[in-house]
Amino acid sequence: MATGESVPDRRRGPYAKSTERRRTIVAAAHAVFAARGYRGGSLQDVADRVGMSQTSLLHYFPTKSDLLLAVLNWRDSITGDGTAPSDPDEAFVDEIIRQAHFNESIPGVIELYTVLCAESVTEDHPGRKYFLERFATLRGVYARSLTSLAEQGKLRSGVDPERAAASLIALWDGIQTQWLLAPDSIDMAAALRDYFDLILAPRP
Amino acid sequence: MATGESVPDRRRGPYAKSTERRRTIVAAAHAVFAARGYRGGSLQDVADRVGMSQTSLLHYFPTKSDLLLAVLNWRDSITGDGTAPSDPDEAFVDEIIRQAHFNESIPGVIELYTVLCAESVTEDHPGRKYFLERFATLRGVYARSLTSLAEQGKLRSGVDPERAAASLIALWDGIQTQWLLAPDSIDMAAALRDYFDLILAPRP
DNA sequence: ATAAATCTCGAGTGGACACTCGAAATTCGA
DNA sequence: TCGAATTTCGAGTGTCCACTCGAGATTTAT
Repeated sequence: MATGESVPDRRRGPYAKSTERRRTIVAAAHAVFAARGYRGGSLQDVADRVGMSQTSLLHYFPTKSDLLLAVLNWRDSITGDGTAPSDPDEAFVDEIIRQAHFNESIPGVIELYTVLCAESVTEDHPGRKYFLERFATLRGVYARSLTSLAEQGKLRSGVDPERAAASLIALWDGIQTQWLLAPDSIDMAAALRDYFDLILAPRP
Repeated sequence: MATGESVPDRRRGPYAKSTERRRTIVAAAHAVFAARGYRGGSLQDVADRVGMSQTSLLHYFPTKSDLLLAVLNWRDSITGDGTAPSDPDEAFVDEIIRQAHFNESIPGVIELYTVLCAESVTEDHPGRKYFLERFATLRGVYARSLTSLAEQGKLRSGVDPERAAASLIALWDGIQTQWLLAPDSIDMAAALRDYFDLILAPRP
């Protein structure tokens, strides 16, 4: 057999403006998927928004689901949720409230998250694995922070950190949906503050 | 002008098996929309499931969005949420826990609700009005029940009925999403029970 | 400079989509 | 029974979809 490293591998890698181009594509895809969902949004929509042909788009992201995964990973890098372990324990609460306030300034990102998350539970959805893992790790991170608070006696007695972690995420996600439909009636940060007032030990 | 009631209006109304036929169509559409969403599901999918031609389906529901609205109204009639004012005030809590338990037996209905609710926030979605109204009335119904509990001194002091109503719905919706993705890790009824334990006045 | 690699895109492919049309089959009131 | 109304459906309309192909334009290492 003459198979060997006879091919010198003359690959040159992406050209200079390539990474920037990918960024604008992901940004456009983000908007399209937020406005129409993954199934409802089309590659043509994305290409039109970037101002390039649909064929060129496919040069950067060979399939639609590749593009979706790029958008989801990009979302992670913005919100960075579940990543920062919130160094001082007390700051856990403040950090979540701060993030909730910040979220009000980026409705598009919230819409993307809400729409794709629910869509991901449907048949053969390429985003399912992402959301499955996100929920699992986020529950773990929050549970650890709540356990830490409990050890300091700062959690109300009877509150289970694991279940409270899931409930906290659920409350947050759910209130985002209501906020998207009726932003003037819903105060996301207040809902989270209320919840922390309930699960934290009362000031003596 | 010779326009008058010269047309005797010989309409005969739907035939005998027509209403039953509509029921099976709505049931099939329910399954399709749950599994693939509104945009992702097709009329052909629904017709195949019923065993009729797509054209015949359109005889009963002239447009896809007509079919969606029929499915949403049918869902209301099953779960009947927001309708029963839960006559005795105390039963409010028990009724929600009971409903949460019952929901575990109808994952398809939960999936439908979760998927369509989030999808409804997207552009030009025919279900948006339905969910907008649902949230508004449900918040009202829950807030009234919680206010009633507060007047009996059964609500923990400091809990605002309006905000707690929105949070309760948010928690419920959010925990359903997590449950759909990881049914073995999530206990929906427990999450709601936990929340009521927090907002109800502690037993003295 | 030049050649190979990357980037771009026009032109398609095959299929799915919601919806229309006209006509046959069926039901039912009289 | 008979005729009109309802129900069924095959065939088609125009549109959009993700994705392919091949070739020209541009960039970059040498």
